[in-house]
Amino acid sequence: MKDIHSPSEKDYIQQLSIDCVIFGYRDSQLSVLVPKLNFRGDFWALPSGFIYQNEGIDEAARRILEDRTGIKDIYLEQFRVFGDAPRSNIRFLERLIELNGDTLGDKRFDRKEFDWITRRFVSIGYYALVDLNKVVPRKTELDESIDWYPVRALPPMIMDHHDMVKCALETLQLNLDQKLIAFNLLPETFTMREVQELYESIFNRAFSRNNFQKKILDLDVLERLEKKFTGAANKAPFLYRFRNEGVAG
Amino acid sequence: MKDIHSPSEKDYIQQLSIDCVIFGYRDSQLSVLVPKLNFRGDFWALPSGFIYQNEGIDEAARRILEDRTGIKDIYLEQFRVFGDAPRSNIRFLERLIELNGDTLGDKRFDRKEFDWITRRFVSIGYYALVDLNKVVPRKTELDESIDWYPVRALPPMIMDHHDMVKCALETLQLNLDQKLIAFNLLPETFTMREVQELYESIFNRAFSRNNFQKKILDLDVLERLEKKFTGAANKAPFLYRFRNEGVAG
DNA sequence: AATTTATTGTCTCAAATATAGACAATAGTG
DNA sequence: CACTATTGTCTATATTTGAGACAATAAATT
Repeated sequence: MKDIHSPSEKDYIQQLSIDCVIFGYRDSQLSVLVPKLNFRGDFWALPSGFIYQNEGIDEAARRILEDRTGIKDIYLEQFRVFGDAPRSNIRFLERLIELNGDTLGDKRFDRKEFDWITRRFVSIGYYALVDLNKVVPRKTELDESIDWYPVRALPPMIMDHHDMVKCALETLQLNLDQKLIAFNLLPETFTMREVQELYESIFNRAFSRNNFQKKILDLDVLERLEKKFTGAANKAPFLYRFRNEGVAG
Repeated sequence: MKDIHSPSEKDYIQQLSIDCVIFGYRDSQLSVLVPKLNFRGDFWALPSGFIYQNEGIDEAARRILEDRTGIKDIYLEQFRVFGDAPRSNIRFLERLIELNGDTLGDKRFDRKEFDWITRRFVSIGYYALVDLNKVVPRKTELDESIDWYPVRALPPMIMDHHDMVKCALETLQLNLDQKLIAFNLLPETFTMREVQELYESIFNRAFSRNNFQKKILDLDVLERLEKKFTGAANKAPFLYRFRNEGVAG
């Protein structure tokens, strides 16, 4: 296994990176997974990394996500390339050096890595949507912490990472109906209300209950199971499950 | 100006390229612009090139297209990144060397450039749709010829360039309504029938005349002008023009 | 000048879809 | 056993979509 903290320039494709926008869902709330970098000063940045020479970009995106967050076996998809000319880390790095200049000699962030990072980068954006309950992000040495932030209350992030989240969210909204199954974010069985709350948090607006149910059932991907008795003083809702046919990867 | 034929490794971003799928339209026929490489043997490849260090990727795509074809001032858009691991030029190059080994010492394609090209590449796909009448592709030294091929009768192309065209066409179909104005492919003024024939060639199917007109007019981007007297023995159709408001780049 | 021909602009009508309101069904509660 | 909160579904109405019909008309033909 390679050590992600001291990348050899030979092993990675130069000046090309991958950034991941991981949407997490729980309790009708849509969040984004954002690590805080392990330096003095407040620096947040999307989970990102580089591509090995013998590795496909989709493959790289999956590995990077697992390396940086411990999340694996989820459906990731590219949504856009970010490659404007002034897109480099320089301003961000200047401030980082200003605040951390005295400790930058150590193995974790030596001069060589500086050359690597200060160069101009083109980045491929990948996004995913996961069940926040099922996923426990694991922080790495690179990060001070890693947390879920509500999508409409993100911390300040470096470079164009805010634009990336915005762009990823638009793509998510556009493709949600088709991707509903692919993203394994709902529990094994769930109620229609849970699906609706998921949609409402992603679109940030209300849907009418009766028509929403019809629309989702018309997608023809759900299977109705027995009822769910919650103990609440009302009619028990049906449970549903994704019909598993032709969902091969 | 840089000489595109002898790229310095310092000037370009390494292992990252741009491929352009240029759709051309004329006489109800959708074509793709494909250069034939200037070597013995039949090698076709989409117009492609590399990204300068101080250049945004959209900017690079426009420059590459102009360098390779002479086409400029058109609306280009990225549609996907192609970056599978086995995506290199090696097999293609082996055959090229086999057929051209004796002439490969010249300035146009020396050993240094070989190193450049045999490496593994990630490529950003850009696409555009242009009026084939308004655009005169100009071939460069790199190419034996450059021609328009009907989209459903393309020459054999290297690597995954066929997949690229397929993917670009799907993106084009998905976004045509929104992009109708952006692509400046119709003449200054045009009839509804011309718009319909354009759509039919892109979707490869017929649309019903009455409803097509309604749909297009409902897009609310056209302005009706005077009639067009063609000399044909029938009712003269109206001419239309794109309303120019808020089409700023 | 009247007739014919090919094509266009628009109308209508039906089918499909979307949107909103209404209401009975029911799992618990007091 | 009424009461409450929520669910499943039905119906009625609007909106969009799809297909046919037909009058309007520019030129060619009689």
